[in-house]
Order: sequence, then C-alpha cells, then structure tokens
Amino acid sequence: MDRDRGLDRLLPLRPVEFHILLSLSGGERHGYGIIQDIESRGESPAPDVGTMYRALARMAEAGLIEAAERRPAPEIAERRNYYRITAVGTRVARAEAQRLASLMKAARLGGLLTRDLK
Amino acid sequence: MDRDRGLDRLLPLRPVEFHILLSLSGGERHGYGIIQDIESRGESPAPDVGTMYRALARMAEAGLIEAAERRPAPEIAERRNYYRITAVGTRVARAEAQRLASLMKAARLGGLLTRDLK
DNA sequence: TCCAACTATATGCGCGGCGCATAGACTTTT
DNA sequence: AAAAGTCTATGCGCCGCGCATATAGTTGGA
Repeated sequence: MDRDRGLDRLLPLRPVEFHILLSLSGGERHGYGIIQDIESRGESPAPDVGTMYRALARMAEAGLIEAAERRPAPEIAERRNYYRITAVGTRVARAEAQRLASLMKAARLGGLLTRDLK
Repeated sequence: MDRDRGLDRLLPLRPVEFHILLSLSGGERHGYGIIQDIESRGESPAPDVGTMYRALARMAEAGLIEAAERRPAPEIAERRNYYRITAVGTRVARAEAQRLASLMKAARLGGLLTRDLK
C-alpha cells in the first residue's frame, strides 16, 4: 500500500484535471494541444487557457504529470511545453475513472441514462 | 427546442449539483438526507453541509429543484426542508449523465477503465 | 504585401464555490 | 445528565476559474 500513500488526498479530481490526465494517457501533449484534444471530444465549453496552464503547473507540482523535453525534428524555436503522465498520475486517473463509473451505474439505476452509450 | 432554451448555460454541472439531482431523482429528500444518501453510495468525501445548503438554494433559484411542502404523519415541529427535482432539473441531469457517459467511453478507450463495473 | 486569424504560453483581476468553523435547537442514546 | 446525532444556516477566507490582456511567432487570404 506504500505506493498508494496520500493518493486519496488528490481525489476526487477536478473535472479539468481528469480531462488532462485522460488526454495525456493518449501520449505526450502540450497545453494548447490538450485543449484542442478535449474540444475534439465534443466537450463544451473546453477549459479556458488560463485554467489549463495553471492546472498543468499545479499537477506537475503534485507529481501527476511531468515536463517532457520534446525537441521535435526541426531545430526551429519550439514554443510548446510538452507533458507526460506519471505512474502516480495513471493510478489517480484510474481511481477517478472507477469513481465516475460507479456514479454512472447509479445514474443508470436512477433512470437518468436510458441506455448505455456504445 | 423552446423548452431547452438556456439549459446549456447550466452545463456542465458541478459535481455536487449532479449528486443532488441524482439523489432527488430517487424521491423527495431534505438536505441532510441527501448528504447521507451520497455517503451511502460510497462517495468520499461527501459534500460539506455548507456546500449542500448553499447548492440547494442556488439550484432552487435556477429552477432545477423546488421546495416540497412535506408535513409527514406527526404534527410535531418538522425541521426538515424537503426538495423535489423539477422537469427542467431532470432534463439537465439527463444531459449531464450523457456527457459523463461519453467521457467514460473515452476513458475506456484510453485504457483507464480495464473493464466496466457491473 | 499586409492584415487577420491562428498557435502558444503566461499572468493579473475579480467573482464565486467550497471546506471549515460556529451557532442554535431539538432528539436519541448511553 | 451528558454525549452524540439530527437539521438548517451563515460568516470567513482560500483558491480555482473565466475573462482580459500581454507577448510573439506562424499561416493564410484579400
């Protein structure tokens, strides 16, 4: 259990934090790209840029994500700051997903979800 | 579409608001009872009482819920303030449940949910 | 060519939601 | 008789959020 010490302190995640971890679980991304990724999933409204950059700093501080030194192909000035999800971040994201899943089960039983989305 | 006018303004719901609507979709309840209901679903931590009573006032103001005059069997002084979900509240809760369900689908595809909860 | 729109990050500002503490009153349990 | 539980309510202060703005490089169309 030692590796789970203090994870509860971070749960439940704020909606924007779960969105970020979910996006990063698909690969390394930068702040602006994460917003576009969330938008592409139909989430509306997508997180504000101010919310995003502050959330990234907070989550890096907490160890959920970490900076990914990414110097892509071209040697041109790269403005993007890439991040990747950490092992801790993955565990927290899984725990949050489980929590939301059981909430969805309750919603289904409560008649708020007529049928499951495929 | 007229009956849906302005509902987007309320979405996405705050977590505590969805919990309240879900609880009330199971019948009329009072603030303290809603907290116990949420606790009984394993949600931890359950919403603070301050958060609860303020959320109820806010949601009644918005028309998502309404006061339910409830004078139960005994004529003794009844301290409880019961609420019921409105038609608008039900539509909003369903829309939010759909949003969360599609988020869960994304989480499943992203490998955050190994298998569905039964 | 020039200007608008887009990409990309960052931060000050002010509002508001939240947890915490406290208050008050009644009820049940030990 | 005291303690714990029930029930609502609100003041306080923190902090997360949306909005606006700053900065600057890139892309695309009139």
